[in-house]
Amino acid sequence: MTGTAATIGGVAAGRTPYPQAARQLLRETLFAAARDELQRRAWSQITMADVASAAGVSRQTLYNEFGSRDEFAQAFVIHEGERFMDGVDAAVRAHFDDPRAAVEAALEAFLRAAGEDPLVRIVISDDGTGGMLPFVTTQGMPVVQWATARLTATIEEGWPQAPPEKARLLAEALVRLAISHITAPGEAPEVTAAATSELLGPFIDEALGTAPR
Amino acid sequence: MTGTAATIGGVAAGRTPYPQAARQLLRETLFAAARDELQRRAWSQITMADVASAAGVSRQTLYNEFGSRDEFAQAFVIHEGERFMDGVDAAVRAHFDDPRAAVEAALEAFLRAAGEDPLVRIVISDDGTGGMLPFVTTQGMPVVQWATARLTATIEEGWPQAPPEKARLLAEALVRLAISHITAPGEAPEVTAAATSELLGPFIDEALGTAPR
DNA sequence: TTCTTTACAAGATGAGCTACTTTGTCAAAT
DNA sequence: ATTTGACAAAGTAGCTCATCTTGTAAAGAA
Repeated sequence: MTGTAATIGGVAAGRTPYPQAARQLLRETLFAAARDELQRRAWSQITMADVASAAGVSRQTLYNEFGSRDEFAQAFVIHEGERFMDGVDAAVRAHFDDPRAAVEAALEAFLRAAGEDPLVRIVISDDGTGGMLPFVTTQGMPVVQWATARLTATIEEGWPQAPPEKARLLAEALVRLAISHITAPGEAPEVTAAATSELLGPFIDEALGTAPR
Repeated sequence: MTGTAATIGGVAAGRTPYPQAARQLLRETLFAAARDELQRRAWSQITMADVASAAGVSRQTLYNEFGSRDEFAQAFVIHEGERFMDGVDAAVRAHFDDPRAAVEAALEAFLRAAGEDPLVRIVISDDGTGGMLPFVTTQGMPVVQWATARLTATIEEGWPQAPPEKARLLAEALVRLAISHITAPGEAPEVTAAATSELLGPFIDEALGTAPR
């Protein structure tokens, strides 16, 4: 995201320039197409041509936007992550007055939503080569870094007095624990969320301050 | 582990009865054989017959001890974990007077040892079906639970006044974070360990008490 | 422009087949 | 308790050929 541009090529601020908007629309369409296809077959069974045609776009356009199959898969995983991060964001914002409750609500929302999502289940249970699981585990750093950055931003927005480094620390730990609990679930979401909130509570109090903004 | 038995079938306490000892020896030998084989081929290329013969044992004996190939792999992963948990234990014990330092040293020891271990590297980089990676990630609960139990025991030994539930909470989080940082490494071990220690520090102070035993 | 179409080489994958191997379980022998 | 030999069922390996897919490039259309 390039933030809110002032003026680009004479375009008024606030309105998204056409090229960006078109590109965004293209990506969204391609992701939606891939999502549809994944309801039926596994990722290894879906070709780039399938995705392109399901999106009503030529295969070449797909390759122009994403350099390779893996790159698309990586971007797709992160895009799906957006869906969940929206829920996480909302949960945090609903508790800007109580950081411990914010963490608990956010984690529970994520674990519940992701745990029930059919697409996530497919990705998690798909262990074979060619699946998308590696992008969440062994090659999961892009996802971790992206999710950490987004969560850090939300935390800093709600608790601007918090030291940035501590916000990042908390965010990354939450992201890694969330991924861990999705790939290898132990207790029910609410139990895990409550326990994690209790664990991180003392740090949260110290870093975000017991007093709200 | 059955702890220290009092008297079993007339055998004096303290001495391990032969059957247990033999069984233990058998398992160790089989694990060592598997470890040797894994230096050369991937797990999917190694047959149960390979393991058995490398251990100088019949294939049937292997099947008598471990019901199936997957069961053996699972047990093997945990057995390898023992090696690292020994180091973790030692690191914790060296800092019974300073719980924060204990956590930092333990995590750093683990990340360093596991990160440099050739066997771990193989397991992590092996994404194909038939590998051992699932036993650490998607089917990793047995490992998580075992490691959590062991670490919990060590913590309770060093800080007996700590509430058992809090010790368990801390242990499981450390285990999950450790696995996460092994499968998807971010910073160097010492950085990760220091950051995690800072994150969990406040909880540690509260749960294990600032005052040593 | 930007997207589509068409074409292409290199590599991967699938079908179809056979032969062999491996897994997991027996009962008998040591 | 361990080994041996045997077994069915399932899986894999090798093989061939045809087809498909990936990734890239250039030419054409909106």
